[in-house]
Amino acid sequence: MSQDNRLSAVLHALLHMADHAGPLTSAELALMMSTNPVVVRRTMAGLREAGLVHSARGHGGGWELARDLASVTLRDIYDALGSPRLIAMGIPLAHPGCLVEQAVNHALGSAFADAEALLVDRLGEVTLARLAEDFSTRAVRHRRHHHEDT
Amino acid sequence: MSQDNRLSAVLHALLHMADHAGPLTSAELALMMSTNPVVVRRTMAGLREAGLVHSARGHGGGWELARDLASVTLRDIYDALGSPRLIAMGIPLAHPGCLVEQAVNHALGSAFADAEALLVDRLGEVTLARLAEDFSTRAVRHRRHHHEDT
DNA sequence: CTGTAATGTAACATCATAAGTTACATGAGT
DNA sequence: ACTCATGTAACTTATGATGTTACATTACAG
Repeated sequence: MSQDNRLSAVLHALLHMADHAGPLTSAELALMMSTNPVVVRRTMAGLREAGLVHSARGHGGGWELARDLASVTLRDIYDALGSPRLIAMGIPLAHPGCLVEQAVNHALGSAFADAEALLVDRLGEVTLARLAEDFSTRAVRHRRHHHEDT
Repeated sequence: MSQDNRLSAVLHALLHMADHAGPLTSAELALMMSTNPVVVRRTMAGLREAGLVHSARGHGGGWELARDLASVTLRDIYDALGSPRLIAMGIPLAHPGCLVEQAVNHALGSAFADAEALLVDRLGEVTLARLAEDFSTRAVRHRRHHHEDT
């Protein structure tokens, strides 16, 4: 299965946007994320439609955050991406009348649903502000270590 | 992302084997699971190596359960399949030095790890015997409804 | 001992989906 | 006008599960 890295990529982009004054272009974000400007636009499109970011064309254009960091959770971003599949395993419905299949799918389905619910709840508990804070902490620690070395 | 249905498919096969006297051939299992005999062998290979099932070649050969239903959990089966990926999203390591990436990957990584742990624990709590019991309950209910109709 | 039924496995084809790429239209500022 | 940017369609590539073909191997029946 090819994994989906969009959520991670978008978060990376958003934090860089938060840490930068003025708009960032798709090309700049693509460099930070080791990807392609078109992929950036395609992925950010959902966030724009959800009102999480704003994009401007032409000279001086690019992407900017449209909402306060504290008001956006990772779940908002996940939903803006179209709520892509989180669980890699599925439960096929080859024989809807087969009682064995029903028993198996019920057991697996509820376990998968619970794990997915846990994950979505977890995403809902984390705001972009919290992530930015964590980033700042790491930056401070990083600078301190750098000073120790010199 | 193409989803992975092996766990569901294998459970389906094992319950049918439990409900059937004598070995079942790959061809018979493939019919029940709407798939291909070679796919059945390929998928069951891990279970054989793990000692969960036994296979015999030649006349009268096929697949049989090698252990008591109560002694096998869904997690044993999941592990025998090679513990395939459960979470569909990944966390790329494009820039290991980027502190933004570290903060994002830490938040997502721990959420994903927790969801995966929950799911694996859930699988470990369910035995094949429990599934077979659930199947029997459904079968009884099914027969009763059928009688009511007639 | 030959024929048949089964697994074991390699090799290749197919399919689905995220990601990468090219091309071009559109809009905004200089 | 020119240039810089997004918006988007269309196509290609990469990856992994699944499907298929082919053939070797093994076990039993006659």
